[in-house]
Parts: sequence; structure tokens; C-alpha cells
Amino acid sequence: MLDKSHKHVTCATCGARKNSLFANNCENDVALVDEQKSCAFYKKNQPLFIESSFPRGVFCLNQGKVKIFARGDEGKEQIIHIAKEGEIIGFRAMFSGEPYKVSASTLEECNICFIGKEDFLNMIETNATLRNGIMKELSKELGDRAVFITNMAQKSVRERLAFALLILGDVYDKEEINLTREDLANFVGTATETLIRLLKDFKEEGIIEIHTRKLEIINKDKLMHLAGK
Amino acid sequence: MLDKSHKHVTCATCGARKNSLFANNCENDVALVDEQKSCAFYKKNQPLFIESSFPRGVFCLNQGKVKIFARGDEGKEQIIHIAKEGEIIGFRAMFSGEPYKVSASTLEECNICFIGKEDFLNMIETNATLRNGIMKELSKELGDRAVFITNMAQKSVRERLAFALLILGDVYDKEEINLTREDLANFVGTATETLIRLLKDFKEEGIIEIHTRKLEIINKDKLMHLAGK
DNA sequence: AGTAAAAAATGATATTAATCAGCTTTAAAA
DNA sequence: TTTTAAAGCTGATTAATATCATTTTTTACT
Repeated sequence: MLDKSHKHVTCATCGARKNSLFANNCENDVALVDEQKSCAFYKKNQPLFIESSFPRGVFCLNQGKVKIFARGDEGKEQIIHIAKEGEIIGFRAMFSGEPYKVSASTLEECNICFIGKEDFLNMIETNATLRNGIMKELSKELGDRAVFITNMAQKSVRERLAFALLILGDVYDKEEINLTREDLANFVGTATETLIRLLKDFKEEGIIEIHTRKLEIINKDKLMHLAGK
Repeated sequence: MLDKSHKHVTCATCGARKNSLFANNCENDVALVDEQKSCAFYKKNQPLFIESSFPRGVFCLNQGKVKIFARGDEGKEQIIHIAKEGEIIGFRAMFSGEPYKVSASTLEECNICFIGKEDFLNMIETNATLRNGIMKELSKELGDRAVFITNMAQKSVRERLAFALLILGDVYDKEEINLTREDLANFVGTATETLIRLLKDFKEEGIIEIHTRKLEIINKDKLMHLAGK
């Protein structure tokens, strides 16, 4: 259970920071930003920002998981990414000059800090290490999305589910994967019913175990083989 | 018909540059790079670089069209983007530290200049205007790809074709869209046969005209409506 | 111009996955 | 702890699109 108070998470001692873009060469910057930033506890299913609104800053995920998703024409969510502890969320829109093209919402209880646009851009402008890290991250994600698009276009739902479970296995690390069937379907890009049937297949094939809503990967090799990697 | 010699295209007088990321505040940089860079004429269907190789620099498209694509497990191409005059190609991989995740190949005769990695990264490091332009571009593309993924997951082939034709209408501007059916299918993410049938439908509905292989958009409004925008 | 190869087109069929409707279990709230 | 709502599950049916086989047209080459 998380600490539900709004008390400040100090960057200097933040455990998530060592896995973040602020890990190296940012001590001075985070010390400065530490007083400006705000920290908050988020309940499950609370929005951080929504598509087509304008960004005011970036979010640092200290604890919990956050889904990043776009909505199709009929309002159906397509989950693009699931962010975990240490990730900085929403920095893309800092540079594009456009409104958000995606929305972000908590998947569980989270602790999240917020850094204002001015402060963030200032850091980017003056700290080359941080900036290069950000550029590297933007570039990596761009590459990942080329793969994502290709998978969507060419793989079957079964293959995409295998791929998705592998990604989620990393995101949830030692924990069990904990998403609603609908969210998982919206990540894979399929109907909820289809997803449920495939999960059952995977279970019967000894690939996963289903603990009510939580999923445990039993046979990662088989999953990799299925995903075509 | 293009000039087929390998003669140098001088940045200072390059017509494509004014529509490029090198348009503003780059006179000094391009003057320096002008002597280092190499320029070449490319025939149709020649590769610039291929997936999983390591980048040595970036390509400036002076004239012609270039497809950027990934290959699925069965080798089928998924076209991610079609670049036109003025675009800088392959800069993502300059920053990611990874090999290329996509391939690039000419769709027609092209004039293309090549700037080495060192020179390019130097410019980025020292020219904030250029750097911000690059970051903006990376960010914009990242947003576009979120939309692309969502379209792939949620739209029908018919809707995606409409969407694709709108994009291609911009890319080819006043010219007619000039792609093989297979390339178009690989952009839309469908089978060539399905694409051909849909093109026929669009033609019968008065949305496009088919001049053998070239396509002309007749009713852009209808296309926008179909694409769900 | 004539020929070969590539691209485009068409028809028939198979397959995947979506949709719809109903039912059960789990979680949340009164 | 009972009630209600949400999430999960199942079966039947339909629809969209891929696949396969073949023919026609266009383009490139000698």
C-alpha cells in the first residue's frame, strides 16, 4: 500500500530516479527543480492528461503503472505504452508544439511528481547529458513504434498477444501482470472476447497461469517463439 | 528527368533546403558541411540503408521520393513513411545508439546528399535552432505513429486506404500518386488483391481516377469523411 | 517491334476475428 | 452481509479480409 499523503518526494533520495533519464549528471538540476515541483498521490484510473489538451509540464512516475493511449473514432482506447516506475511521461508534447496526441491514466495507485514546462525545458537547454538522454529516448520509441505498426499490420492476434505478454512481463517485472481484460485487449488491438478466448488457449497450452485477473508467464520461451522473435 | 551526373548540389543554392530542417539559422553549418558531404544520383528502387545495419550518417533528399519501411517476420514490407524532397532521412538512428529499425529505398529517380555522422552530430551539438527542429520533428513523428498504430488496430482496410490516400495526396502534392499496388498495399497494411478491389470501388464511387498505375484524387472531402476525420 | 517479365486484375474459397446475446463470477458499495 | 454493478466468460453467427489460382495488361528489354 502506498503512502497516500501528498508529502513531497525529494529527488535527491528518490528510488525511482536511478532508473530514469534524470539518473546521470542531474543532481544540480533536480535539486533546483525539487522546490518547484509538485507531488501527488493518484488513485486507480485517474487521468494525468488527455488527448488534444495542451501540455503544461511533464510527469515523473515515482510509483505505480500508467497507461498511455489514443482513442479511435468510436472512442475505443488503443494502448500505446505502459509506463512504470522511473519513467518521465508526456515529454514528447513539450517539443512538438502540438497538443497531446495521447492520453495518460493510472492503472493502479501511483505517486507522481509534476515538473512545469519552463523548468523542464530549462534543464533540457542547459544540461547536455539530460538532453541527449531525452533524444535517445525519443529515437528509441520511434523505432519501437515502427515495429509496433508492423506487428499490427502483419501478425495475427495470437502472435500479437504473445508479443504483448512479453512486453508486459518486463513492465511488471517480478509482479504478476495486472490489467483488466479490456485494457489488455486494447493493448493487443483486438476485441475483449477474442482476447479472453486466447488467454484460455495459452493457459491450456501451459504458457501462462491465470489467477483471476492477474496473469503469470510460465513459459517465456514458448511465448517468444509464438511472437516470432 | 533528373540530372544523372554525380555533380555536387551546393547547400547554399539547394531548392529543397528551404523546406527542410536546415532552412533556418544553418547557413554557416551547411557551408562547412558542403565540402564534406557527398551527393549522388539514385536510380529507382535503390536502397539507402537497411534494417539492422549501423548508421554512418544522414541522407538529405534533394529530389525524388523514398520509402521507409520495416520487414515483418515473413519478409513482407510495412511502409511506415514516404519521404519527399527536403526531408532528412535516417537521423533517428543517429541518436538511439541502435542499428536501423527500418530500411529506406528510392521509389523513383532521386538526388540525395549524405552527411557523415560526425559532421551531423557536431551541427546538432552546436546549433540550438537546428537541434530544436530535430527534437520537434522526432516528437511530431512519435505522435503521428500513435495515430498510425490506432488506425491499424481499429479502422477497416477501406478506412485506412482513405487515410493513406490523403497522406499520399500531400506527399505527391500536385503530381499524381505513383506507387505500385504492392507498395500501396504495404503502406495501408493489407493484401495487394484487397487493395486493388478497394481502389476499383473508390474509382466507381468517383473518389479517385486511375491512370494505369498513377492515382488522382478527385473527391478529397469524401476521402476525409471515409477516413473518419 | 517483339518477347519476356513484372504488375495488375478477377474469381472462388477459406479463415480469422468481430459482433451479438446471454450467463457467471468477482468486486464494490450500501 | 446483501445487493448491485462491473468484469469475465461462453456460444452462435456474421462479416471482413487473406489466400490461392488464373488471366490480362503493362512495362522493360533485346
